[in-house]
Amino acid sequence: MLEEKRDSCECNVIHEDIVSKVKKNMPKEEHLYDLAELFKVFGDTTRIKILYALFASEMCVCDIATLINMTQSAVSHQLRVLKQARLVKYRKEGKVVYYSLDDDHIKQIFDQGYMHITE
Amino acid sequence: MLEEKRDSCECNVIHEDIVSKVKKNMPKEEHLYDLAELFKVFGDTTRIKILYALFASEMCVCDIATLINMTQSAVSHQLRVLKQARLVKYRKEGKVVYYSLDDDHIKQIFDQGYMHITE
DNA sequence: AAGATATATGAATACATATTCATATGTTCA
DNA sequence: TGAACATATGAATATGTATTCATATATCTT
Repeated sequence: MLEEKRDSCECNVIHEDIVSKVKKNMPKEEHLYDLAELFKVFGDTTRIKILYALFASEMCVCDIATLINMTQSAVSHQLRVLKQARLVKYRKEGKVVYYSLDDDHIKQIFDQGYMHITE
Repeated sequence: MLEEKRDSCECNVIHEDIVSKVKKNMPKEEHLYDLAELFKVFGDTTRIKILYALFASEMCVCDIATLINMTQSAVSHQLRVLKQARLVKYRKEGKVVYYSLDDDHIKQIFDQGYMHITE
């Protein structure tokens, strides 16, 4: 069984006790994947800007595009990503679509991240 | 001046008052960029796994590679990314390099993110 | 119904990046 | 000094993705 581990990491296990102990406390593979997917959504300047804009106020696509100086199309594509990640919701009023935040954790996540980059 | 805005967003400003008010409260462009860069680091399953492993214990490269079942090379590349983002630090003991967390915010950011994906 | 407007979306392009492979570096030990 | 081992790293490849462009959809107005 050590051999197969060697195949995957190409080195010897130095501390087998630690590895097996840490392994028990790791979250499910599926959750780790989902978490990475969530942060991937935050990992784009355009989407960060959109979310910060929505912290302040509900806005329509056109407002957002103007605010962050991007094309309507680019913003619309990114809003779709945010929507799929359940981070924003929308309501339609005639031909205008208003987007707003749909999650309470975002602000706290951003605040923590902000502390890291500014400290 | 409205014309140039039309050029960039390809639509009319619906609510100019809101846009200008929100604009005032937006963080600096530079900070938004840095924040996106930080979350980009979190937006990868391999790096998420490494960081979760380090929540539990300081580990050497080989331990980490074994634990998450990746090659030593792949792990080493990703540790460099984490190091550049000031998220991990290391100490050398002979030829073995031990990595550990170098930031207090990560755990809280992950906890918040975890709440989002599991709720 | 026709034109104007707000938004959405598919396809193409350009760019970023994760992993692999080969190899380099640095350290220990005999 | 030389072999063995832990880690780092450059280059290549493969894959993902953000923006643009053209166009579709939906709604309002006249």
